[in-house]
Amino acid sequence: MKRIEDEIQQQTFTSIQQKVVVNLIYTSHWLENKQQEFFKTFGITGQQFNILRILKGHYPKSISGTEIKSRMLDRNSDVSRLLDRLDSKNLITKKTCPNDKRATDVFITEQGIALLREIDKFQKYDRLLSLSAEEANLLSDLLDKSRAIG
Amino acid sequence: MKRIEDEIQQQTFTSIQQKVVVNLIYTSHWLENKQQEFFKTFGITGQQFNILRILKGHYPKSISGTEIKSRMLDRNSDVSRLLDRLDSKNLITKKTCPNDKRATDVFITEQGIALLREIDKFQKYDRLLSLSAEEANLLSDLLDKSRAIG
DNA sequence: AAAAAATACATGTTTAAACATATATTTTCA
DNA sequence: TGAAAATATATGTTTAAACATGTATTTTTT
Repeated sequence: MKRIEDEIQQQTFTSIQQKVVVNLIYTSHWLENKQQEFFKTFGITGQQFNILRILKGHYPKSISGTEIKSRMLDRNSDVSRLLDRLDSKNLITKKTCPNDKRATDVFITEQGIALLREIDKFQKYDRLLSLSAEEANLLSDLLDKSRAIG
Repeated sequence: MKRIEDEIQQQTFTSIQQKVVVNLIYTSHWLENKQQEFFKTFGITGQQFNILRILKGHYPKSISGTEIKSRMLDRNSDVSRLLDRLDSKNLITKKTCPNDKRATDVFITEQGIALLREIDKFQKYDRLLSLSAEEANLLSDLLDKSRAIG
């Protein structure tokens, strides 16, 4: 196991809290790079997968752009243009919401569902991080706690 | 405290391991957005700060671009052009390494050191995450463990 | 020593993120 | 009701990340 000190070749930190900030960002990038590499073989990006996953959770019903944004892992996402890219790949469809003409109803297509199914066959979220169920639970709790207040 | 299920409005996951992947990426983006907002008031980005921090650790000695890259939190960084941007802000200087003319010796300037000192005055890494020292240690250990194998 | 391989970095191009602003529609409220 | 505010999304522009390729130099190999 390679500790963060060795990964970035920095042996001291001004505080353990600083160290954990660095470690959290480093580990997330490491994880996202692994994911990105995987998704690339399916012609999509991590952000695009994120949206498809959200849409699948509502399938076959639609969901608006704003609702998608509020569920994204990165809240700064440019949802409009991400949806355009998914649309041009025929993985989603959009239509103006009849009840509120400002809003857009977004649906995942059969093709989108099929892609997710294909991805699920290969993706093993269970093996992306080398943690037991207990450790994963503990880590998730600590992450929740990290965001409290601030 | 808002748990990840509520943050992204998804109540179930296919496994605790999937949940922790989502939580890790979400929390890191949340943290990076907070950092970015802070650094913006000093006219630099998080990546640029990362490089300055690395250079400060070697001050007043130089370090090569390759060495910087190997210490970055995001290994995919475009170090060449990040250094260009820091150079144009006079926060670093570069010169060709005399022993190896392919390489570049990169130094942080007095101005760069001054900026870091200014940032340190305001930055409270200790308060970015709401964790005790014990919890921070535990979290850091779990993150190290998460990356094992790979 | 010369050719091949590796290394360090720069640069061109495509794609996406970041930020601000615009437009259309709906809601609020004076 | 009608003006002001809020909402949902689209779009223009700047900046940075992603990916591939190029160039000079050094190291390795034969």
